[in-house]
Amino acid sequence: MAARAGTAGKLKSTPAAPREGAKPVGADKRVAIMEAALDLFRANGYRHTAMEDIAQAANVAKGTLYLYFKSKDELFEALARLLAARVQEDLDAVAKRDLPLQAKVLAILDAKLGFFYRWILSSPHAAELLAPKANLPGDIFDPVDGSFRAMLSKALKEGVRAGEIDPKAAGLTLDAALETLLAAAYGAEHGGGSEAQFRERLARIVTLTLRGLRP
Amino acid sequence: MAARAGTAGKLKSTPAAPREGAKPVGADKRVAIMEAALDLFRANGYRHTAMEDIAQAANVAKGTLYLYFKSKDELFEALARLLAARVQEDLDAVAKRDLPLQAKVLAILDAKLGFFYRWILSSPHAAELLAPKANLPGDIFDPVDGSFRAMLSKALKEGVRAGEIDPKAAGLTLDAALETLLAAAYGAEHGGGSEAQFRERLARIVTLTLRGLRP
Amino acid sequence: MAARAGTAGKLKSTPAAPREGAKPVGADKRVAIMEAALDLFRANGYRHTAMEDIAQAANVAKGTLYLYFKSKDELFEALARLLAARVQEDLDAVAKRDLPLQAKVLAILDAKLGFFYRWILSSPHAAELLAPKANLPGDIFDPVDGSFRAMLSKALKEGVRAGEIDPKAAGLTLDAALETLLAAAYGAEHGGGSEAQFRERLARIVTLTLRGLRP
Amino acid sequence: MAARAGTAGKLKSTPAAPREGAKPVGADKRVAIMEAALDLFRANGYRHTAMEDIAQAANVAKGTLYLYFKSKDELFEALARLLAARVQEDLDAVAKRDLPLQAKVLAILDAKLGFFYRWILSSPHAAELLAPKANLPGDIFDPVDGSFRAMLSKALKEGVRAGEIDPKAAGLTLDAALETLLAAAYGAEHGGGSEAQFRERLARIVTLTLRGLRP
DNA sequence: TATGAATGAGTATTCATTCAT
DNA sequence: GATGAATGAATACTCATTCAT
Repeated sequence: MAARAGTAGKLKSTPAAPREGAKPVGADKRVAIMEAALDLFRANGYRHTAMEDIAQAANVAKGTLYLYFKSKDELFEALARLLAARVQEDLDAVAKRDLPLQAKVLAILDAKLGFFYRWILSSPHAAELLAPKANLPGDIFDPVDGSFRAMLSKALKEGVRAGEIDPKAAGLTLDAALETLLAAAYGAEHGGGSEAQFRERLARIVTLTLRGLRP
Repeated sequence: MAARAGTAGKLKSTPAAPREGAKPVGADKRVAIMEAALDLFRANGYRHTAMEDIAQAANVAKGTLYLYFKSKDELFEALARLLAARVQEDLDAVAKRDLPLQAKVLAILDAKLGFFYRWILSSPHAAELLAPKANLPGDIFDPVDGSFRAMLSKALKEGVRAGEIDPKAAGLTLDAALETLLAAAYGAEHGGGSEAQFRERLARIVTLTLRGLRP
Repeated sequence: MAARAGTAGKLKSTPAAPREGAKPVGADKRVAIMEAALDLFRANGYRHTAMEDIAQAANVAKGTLYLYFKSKDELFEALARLLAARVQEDLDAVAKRDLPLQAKVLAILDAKLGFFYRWILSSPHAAELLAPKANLPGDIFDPVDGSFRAMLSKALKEGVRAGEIDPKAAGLTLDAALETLLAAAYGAEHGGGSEAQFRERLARIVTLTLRGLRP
Repeated sequence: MAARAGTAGKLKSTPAAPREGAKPVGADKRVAIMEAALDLFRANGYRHTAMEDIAQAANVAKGTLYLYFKSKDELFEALARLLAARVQEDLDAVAKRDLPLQAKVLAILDAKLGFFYRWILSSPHAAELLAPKANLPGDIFDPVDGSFRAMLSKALKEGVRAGEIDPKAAGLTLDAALETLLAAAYGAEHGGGSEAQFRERLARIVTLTLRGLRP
């Protein structure tokens, strides 16, 4: 259901390299740095990852990092931007597929939460990695959040129209139902475990919640 | 339903202070330090709160902190231990009350999650505060988690016996239903807002999930 | 003629230490740091003097420097402030003495220029030391400059009144004569050499210039 | 009186470029670099001017700078050498002119000091620009200083011979008078202001000093 | 010649912790 | 117990210089 579970371990597929076409070397290095950074951030947390460490892991000199990223914060931001882009891609892919209500909702939620889970939340330093996120410019995640919510809303509306669910039966407006579903789904992040366990958890939450919304 | 909303601002009610009886000054100082620390951690986050700041807020010298707590981490751990104790108290209080299924489940969840929300999660630095938590010794929250789960399990079992819910109808074992309910409830933490909004969110999640478990 | 040529090598005589009376240790350390800093600044220039070097020379840890001075710049500023205070002291001393015109003018100029020469200008890095000076808050040197000029002006006026000099004979107003004398005196800084040579140069400039102002 | 005020803005008039005749491009580039460097040094100071900045201003790549100058210091030295050459030219021009004592002395001093004032001293970063100068090999300014002193000495001697001045009357040997005049003249640099103000100051110093040397 | 990507030594500053008083 | 002066390890960032192309 996750569009690109198979490529989850690599960043290269998104060629966000500078001066595209001229020197693939630069692109490779930029990617290498980002990969090293993501690995180390996940392994050691943000503050405990020294630029020096990232440089070594990426096999470049410390100063080279600053050729590609103005600062440690900007490196982190670039990472966030990449992840956001990937989530958006997955959401777009889901939008094109014709799925029954529950599968659609699950796919949407998995596109967003699953991706984060894979990259960030499964790290023991997830919390620290999300802390700087709070300071990131809103334009990184806001658009993704927007389409995410829009898709979810659309799916629920279709479910109502098809008579599959009826928020009023549970005393909720459609918006309230959306927010509740969303919040509950976020809870799937908790509990740790493998990605499969996460997805199982998410699926069950969706199942129960949609059942709770039945007419 | 919130057992002790009125005392939420004080830590003193838990007389876990050492050397009790000899020098109340010491106990007071320990408490003063913890209160100052909790305030500052919530306000500024863990790393951005310097020991110097805590000392000043508690009106003691920096060195004094180390008379009561071996390190900054240990101070944080003591805080966590205190919060855990408070959650346990609330859970015990809920256990004694006779409530219908949904109210009981909600009370149990609120005792645990609500407390954290009040103290930690409502802080803009929640993420950072939970990061060190990951490193805390398991014996702090494990017992609380244990009785928490036990109570929830018991409530659900009674619900099954009373015919109010039937996990099998949703294709789940009782344990799976418990985990799912729990995970979904955790999701209430997300979304920010006031404590009232948090509780509203939690209530809705419980409502939907229990509805989803109906026979 | 130089009020305190004998104490030129020590800063201690100005007890600008903090928390005076409580712990002379702190005062000593502050002075030790300033002495070390002045020595190193003179020897190696501002930028090439690392805080680490100053700390070692003062026999304290690097962090200790920051207990007494907020930053390298502030340390430099404190030094400047001290020097300015010392010049002011010397000027005040000269003001109390009753001297013939030429001696008076020379004493005034020596109080200001001589002091700088001793401390700063005789360093091979004089220029670099004066560069940051440009960024210092005006309130450090402005008052000193003010009384310096005022004293010089007063001395010249008395000379005019006594018929010893007559700026008009050289086609100058008294103010123009003052500025010219002052500028010429500054020239004594150039040429290097010992302090004695500097003073000899200054004396000759004063002699010639005052002769040039004779009626 | 300023020999070449009109050409003050350009360095090209001194064809000291290497590889002359083969590739004027090279010469042009060398000149372009020096012009860019002088501009930036004056505007931002020595240390705050990055080689990268110079390269950009000169429209060449950073590495190209090192084809023409071994190091940043050597670039600065080349600049100094050029300025020294220009002063020498001006001095030579003055030597050929037949002028009365005071005008001659002023012209000589202006040739040297005025030139520096125009290029260096009038910069807010003068102090910093003169700091590296201290480390410059003596052969750059020593010859200029030599002929400068020689010319001044010759002028004074003629003044003595003509009965216009008499150092002995002021208790000085001719050499001492020379040194004193020279030092006083240097003082004209201080006080900032426009070039006109500088020249006014210099003229007054010369006037007063020569008056002081009258029989 | 010319380029510009890559290098890495150099440095100010913070803050948890210690310990003499 | 209480203090707070002293410590020093840890770390992001700059920029002159090199060198493969």
